[in-house]
Amino acid sequence: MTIAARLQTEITPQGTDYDTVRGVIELISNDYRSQPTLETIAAELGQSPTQLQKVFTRWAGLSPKAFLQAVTLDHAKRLLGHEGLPLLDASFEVGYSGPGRLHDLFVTHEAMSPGVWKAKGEGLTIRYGYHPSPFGTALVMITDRGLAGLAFDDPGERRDAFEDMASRWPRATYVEDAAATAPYATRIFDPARWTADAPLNVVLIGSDFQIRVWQALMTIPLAKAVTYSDIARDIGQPTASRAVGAAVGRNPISFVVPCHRALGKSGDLTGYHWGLTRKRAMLGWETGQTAA
DNA sequence: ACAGGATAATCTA
DNA sequence: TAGATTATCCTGT
Repeated sequence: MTIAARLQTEITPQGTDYDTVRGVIELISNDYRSQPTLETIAAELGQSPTQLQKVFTRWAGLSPKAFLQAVTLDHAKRLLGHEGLPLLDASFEVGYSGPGRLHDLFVTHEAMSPGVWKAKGEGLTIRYGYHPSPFGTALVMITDRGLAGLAFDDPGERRDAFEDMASRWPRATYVEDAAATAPYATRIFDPARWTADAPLNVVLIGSDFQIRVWQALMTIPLAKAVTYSDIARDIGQPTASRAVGAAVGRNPISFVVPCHRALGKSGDLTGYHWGLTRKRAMLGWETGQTAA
């Protein structure tokens, strides 16, 4: 099956594939010590091993076995590429404006003026919509300059995704407009559409420090990872790795600004705003994209 | 307080 | 005395 056809299947409103994947990740994260076999996992989820096989190849282009490996600590360390780490490309510009061509997703980005951030979005109109994605229901937020927010909605979660996002720019005006945001969702989650001739424009709204961190994140290639301290060093504040962690966690454009590619020095995933499980899923999914 | 981490101090076999 | 646990400090919201 081609990538495009696969995406066509998984972007169905049901989104059951991700539910299954999430279940598997949670299971193996909880008792990774006991090295559960595929049969055990399938049984616990009330599915047959063949069914799991199907879901994984459809979702990530990986066999269940390959996927399980992709989600281990071991693999996370490998993503860091301790031998000859390409490190962050020095080409990203520090400061505001200046779109640059970036990796994999072909994103151009600009930073909104600091005033907008300080005014908490005053005078800004943000249109939003909910769309199915490989990682559950995605909440997409756009301004007239481009993509400004991407969040994930988990029905049973502590905090509603919209509320979470809207609290970042509380004085902006919000208008539901799924027709306007739908093309963004399609573009973002379909690797077949990741082409240079149709770049995705994103708008970063945050503090100066945050924007430098987010720009650094965007230079990490697909299926690679760097540590928080790598980023700190790269933006010229080598002792601020903890502040970097906080800034990474405040990234408003999940997935597109690949905050899931920031790991602890030991390879630990350490945290993710939209749930560690989702971070694992993204890294596993990306591994599948490169394998294909 | 923190989604981190380097370094120093202190403990342990 | 090496090697493994704590203590402390740093940084921006």
